[in-house]
Amino acid sequence: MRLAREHGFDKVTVDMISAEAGVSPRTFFNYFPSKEVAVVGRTPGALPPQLLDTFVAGGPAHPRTVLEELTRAIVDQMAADPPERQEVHDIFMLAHGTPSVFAALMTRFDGFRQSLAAAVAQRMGPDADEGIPDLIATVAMAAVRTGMERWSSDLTTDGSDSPVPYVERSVALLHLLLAPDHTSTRSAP
Amino acid sequence: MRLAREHGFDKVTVDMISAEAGVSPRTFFNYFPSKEVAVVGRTPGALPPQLLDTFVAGGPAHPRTVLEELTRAIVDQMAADPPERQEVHDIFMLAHGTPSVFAALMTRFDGFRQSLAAAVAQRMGPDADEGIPDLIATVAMAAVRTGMERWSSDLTTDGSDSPVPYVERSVALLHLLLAPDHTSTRSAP
DNA sequence: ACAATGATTGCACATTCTGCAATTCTTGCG
DNA sequence: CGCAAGAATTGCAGAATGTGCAATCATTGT
Repeated sequence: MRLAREHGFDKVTVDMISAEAGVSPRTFFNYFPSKEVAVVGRTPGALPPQLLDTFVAGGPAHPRTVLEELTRAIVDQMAADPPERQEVHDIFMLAHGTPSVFAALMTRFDGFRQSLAAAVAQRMGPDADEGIPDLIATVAMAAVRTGMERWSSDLTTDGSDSPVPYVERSVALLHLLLAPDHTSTRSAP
Repeated sequence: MRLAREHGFDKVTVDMISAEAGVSPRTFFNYFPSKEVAVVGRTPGALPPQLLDTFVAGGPAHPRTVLEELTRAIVDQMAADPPERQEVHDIFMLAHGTPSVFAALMTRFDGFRQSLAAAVAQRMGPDADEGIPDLIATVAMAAVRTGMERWSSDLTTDGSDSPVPYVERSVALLHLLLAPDHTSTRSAP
């Protein structure tokens, strides 16, 4: 990350990285299949199994309930193990400027999404409408992603540096999106 | 695509492809930055400008309305210029089995998403809650993606080969996701 | 001490991708 | 037709990625 900030991602070679790390280039490839994965690999790739189990144990419920509890699980985990704003910001910056990094990040996010979809499918059982678990997981990830993007690019360093309020706001907006009409175009934060 | 189906994507080299196409390898790279992009590049990357203009002209409205009209625009375009099921199926298959292709496809989708987000932002004006256009575009893409995935992997070749009903169903499920409670766990298709 | 296990490394090699300059192809016009 | 201007194609050189394999080095338990 440091080298990428200093020289630009695609000016950094694996030789440089491994030299700084004090290992051989070959060893680098033993741990990471590419520079891109090395950079985005620290972002969480799934919820902890224990949390997933608890979520699954909730059993079948209305899709809206499942979505709500899923997003709550994500937010809880986020609060328990808060990411560092600077690191997330750097990763997004890098991704927005470097297509290959962006691709790696999207792949990483989708791995997360797939693990969520599997948990939802397991919770709702085989009687759920096909495609519903995928949709719930995808929508939840949409909220997480937009929330994280806003958080990482928000300059106001006002005390708490947690992404939780941002993600929660995305979830709230999500409900507004499909909630019954209110004739208003705006809403309070 | 044919070579990838026959030999597996990562067994196919640019030399093979350019030989079959009757051009030099160098020419291949004049048109595509990579094999991956060559494969996923035929998927639509944005709505036609004319359709976007019409959508933007709708002016500010309740977020739910904007989402509905956005998904309708997407579905309309899909009906007007229907993708070939076999081609989409092949691309998804390839993507699910080859990480680099998957990454390229996600990147492609996100380009689409960004163009949607820009249109939504333009339509809703600067008074919209920040993050709302992004969220709407991301949620719309979630519906499109899950619908397309189900369509491409659906074996029932019953007459009409359009993905439209599948995407529409995803949109309908989307509403169910956040609609007022109904005490039921299932719903009719 | 020493054997066994795992981590690290060097080396060879195929492949991807990029500049740059040369060449070939196309097209419009006198 | 002939030919000049512009565009497309190509070859070449080279940097960098990524993988398989075998050798070496380090660690740990006995």
